[in-house]
Amino acid sequence: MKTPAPPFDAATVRSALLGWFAAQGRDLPWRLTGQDGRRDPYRVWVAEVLLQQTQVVRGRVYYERFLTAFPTVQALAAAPQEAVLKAWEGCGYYARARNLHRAAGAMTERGIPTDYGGWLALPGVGPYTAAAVASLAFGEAKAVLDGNVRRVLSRLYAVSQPTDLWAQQAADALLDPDQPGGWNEAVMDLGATVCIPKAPRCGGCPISSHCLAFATGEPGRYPAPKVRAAVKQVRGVALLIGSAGTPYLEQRSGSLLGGLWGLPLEEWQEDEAGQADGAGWADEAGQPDRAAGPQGTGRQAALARLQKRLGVTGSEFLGTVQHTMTHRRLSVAVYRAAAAPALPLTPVAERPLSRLDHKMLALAEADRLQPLLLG
DNA sequence: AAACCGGGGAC
DNA sequence: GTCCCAGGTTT
Repeated sequence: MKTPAPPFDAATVRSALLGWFAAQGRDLPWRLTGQDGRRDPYRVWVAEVLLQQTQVVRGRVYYERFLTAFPTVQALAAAPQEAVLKAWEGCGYYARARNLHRAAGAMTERGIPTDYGGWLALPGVGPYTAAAVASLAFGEAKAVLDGNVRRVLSRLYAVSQPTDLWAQQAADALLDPDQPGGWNEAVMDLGATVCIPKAPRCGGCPISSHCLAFATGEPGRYPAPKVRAAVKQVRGVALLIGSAGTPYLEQRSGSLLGGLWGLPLEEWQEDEAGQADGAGWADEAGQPDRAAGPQGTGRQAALARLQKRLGVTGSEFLGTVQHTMTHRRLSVAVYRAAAAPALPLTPVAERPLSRLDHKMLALAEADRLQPLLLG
């Protein structure tokens, strides 16, 4: 899949796309330039990390929130990680926030990098983000390769399954070295608003006359869809102790929602049902079995593990929460237990929580309000 | 190279 | 339901 000789004149394509961008480009908050005509690298960096796998329309709200909380790299570095995660709450891929915080610490010690290689060395900064900051804030001639650019190039050259190497070489070859920042933004804007994944709007495309996929008559067939891993079904039990506004919370660790807080949660497997040898089951004798059968017993076992770990007894079933996280589908049964003196209760507003935990708390809130609604 | 990591928009 | 999003890190 060698990059074919361009079926077009690069200068003509650049001129057409940059002209379109000047007239039709999006007006976005992170494109604001200072009085010197330059952009604040910190603000560019935050925006680029925020927009990793996050659509622009959604990113705007988080951008304002995050910049208000941490206007400078010094402010970000000085904050506790928990405050950074709180500002990121709900945005997903929380390693991004943890890496932003770590990188800010490195920058206050060693200074802000001024070139591609320096940025690439920071945690959470890969080839895309390093190229974006280098070109947009420092004018370095580095071509970005994101989902938009990949799709535009796939169509422009009619390459159905572009590899990373091919796409990067094609992007490098097309980059306008005289205005790399503007060129990078122009290609991404085209991909986001015209050269969109399904039903591309070729009628409004400034370079369709140069596009090999357009010439085939079926540009929407490029690029071929990615093969994705199967979604895993995960089942769990969670316990609400205290109130929905001030529950007992635990801090999660590991790669999944690491650093965030949430209700105590215990997973259970489909195949553990009915195979227990009796250990830990004694407490279950008096429990009403709301979900009879193999699944019910697995769930009850997980609930018993939770109760034992936290030293609470008795529980009331509140309901089940469904939550999808791209690669897995969670189904969590939520129970309420009486407060135990040894367990500290924390206002939800003081901790970063995932959407999953907010859903579980909303369940408890609805349960509390139900008598009022019925009355 | 493939899996993993959130959450939501558009269809 | 599907696919994808201004990707990066880990295995």
